[in-house]
Amino acid sequence: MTGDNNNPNTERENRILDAASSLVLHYGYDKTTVSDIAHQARVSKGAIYLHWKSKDELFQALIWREVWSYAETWISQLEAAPDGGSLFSMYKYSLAGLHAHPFMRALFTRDRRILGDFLTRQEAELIRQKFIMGKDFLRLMQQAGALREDADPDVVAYLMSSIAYGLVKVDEIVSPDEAPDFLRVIEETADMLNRAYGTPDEASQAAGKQIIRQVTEAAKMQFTPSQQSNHEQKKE
Amino acid sequence: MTGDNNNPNTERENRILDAASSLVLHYGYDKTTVSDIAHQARVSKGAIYLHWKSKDELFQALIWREVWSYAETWISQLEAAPDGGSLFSMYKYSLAGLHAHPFMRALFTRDRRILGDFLTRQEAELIRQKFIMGKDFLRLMQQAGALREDADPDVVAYLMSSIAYGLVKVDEIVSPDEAPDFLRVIEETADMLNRAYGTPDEASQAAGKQIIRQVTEAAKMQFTPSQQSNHEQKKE
DNA sequence: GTATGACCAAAAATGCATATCTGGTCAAAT
DNA sequence: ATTTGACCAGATATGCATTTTTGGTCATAC
Repeated sequence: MTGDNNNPNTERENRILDAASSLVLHYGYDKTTVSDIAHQARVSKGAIYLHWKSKDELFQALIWREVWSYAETWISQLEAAPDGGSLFSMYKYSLAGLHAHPFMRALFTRDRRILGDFLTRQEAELIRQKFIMGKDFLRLMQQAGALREDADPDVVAYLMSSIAYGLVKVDEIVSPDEAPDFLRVIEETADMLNRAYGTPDEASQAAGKQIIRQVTEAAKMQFTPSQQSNHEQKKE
Repeated sequence: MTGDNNNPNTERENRILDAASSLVLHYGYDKTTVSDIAHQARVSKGAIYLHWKSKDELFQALIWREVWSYAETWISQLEAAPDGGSLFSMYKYSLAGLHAHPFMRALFTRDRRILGDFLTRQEAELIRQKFIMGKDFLRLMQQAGALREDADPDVVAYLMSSIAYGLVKVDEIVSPDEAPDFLRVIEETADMLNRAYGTPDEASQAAGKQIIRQVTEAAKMQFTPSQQSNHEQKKE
């Protein structure tokens, strides 16, 4: 989880981010002070400002780290899974990953209790982008033959965004002993989507995997560490 | 909308509820004062307390009225529609109705801006109940042969709750020019669910309509006007 | 070259006295 | 028998002075 290929942070940075993560998940962004983080990470407050310009940028860095750790689990699960190339296994594993990743979950559902003020700034942007990416993704998938030809990619993308959002949210509302097992529901949902919109043949499976890798690479380009805020470029 | 069969309110009560409805939708429960309502309904404040014990009970009555008006449109649409007995047309028309009914929408999505403090009291109860009702309903449907035998009614109910919730919520987040037409998505969703879980034959269509009527009657029994808060029983 | 924590200004929380608002009542008017 | 609106107590909002907290800095120590 820490020290993956795509984690550009030093060990100490990661310790600080670990502290920030656990505190923010517990107390929320607003109630988590920089001193708290420093204390829990066993560094001085000054040290934190050696790594990031502000609390905001520290949090930004935390978000990227978590997103990456989440994305990497997702990709590696897809690569390993027998149905990894089918259109909606992508969906299945991303949701299953969300289920096990409290921080991503808070991001995904725009949990105000955790993201606090920070949210109001980025607000709907996260979901919006996710939806837009979903549309592009599904269009690619359709070109590659992994999405049924008669399906409207925009509608399917919208539907997928909604289902994912709804599943996570409703799971928070309905008590566990009333609701069926969440992972089973996800599995069932992915199956259903696959039957409705997927193309089952070998070729599309391969095409699917191809696209997923492609999209991941593109995303990596877009969010290189330069976007991250190690304001002192470490080695000048 | 006012004066339906199942609306047990007098004309003046309805005028007051109309006022309350429009004010609450605009300013939210907390910021809507009883005096405001009285003024807009062209009655005195005292008159309002002739009909309901408290602001809370007035609002409770409003909720029931709106729920009924919504439910009645829903039922009548189902009765009229050619696919009215198919399992997921029920879903389609309920969501389409939601789309056109701001108050129900606020209830359904537990919109804090509108429901204010009132929400914290009933909180998750609304969604929970809806989910439980959904489970029972789908079990009945399955017994009657209108839900595919190999489907797990609990999972399907959960899925439907989630999709409905997600669709409405995500529609609020994604800008209209990016999102596909909402009603088209609903139509598509209902179709998909129908293909995945429905039974297409004539007999199940009839059974479906039968069940829907049955459930509606049961619900009417459960929420008779006595539950409503005309605290002075009008005629003793 | 690194790391620290006392220090600072700005912001947020607290306490409190005063003013306003609001749900609910009831004597009086119709 | 109805309906009203002035009236009330409790809740909420406002203004303001004081205290505490917090993000961020930097002279000093290692």
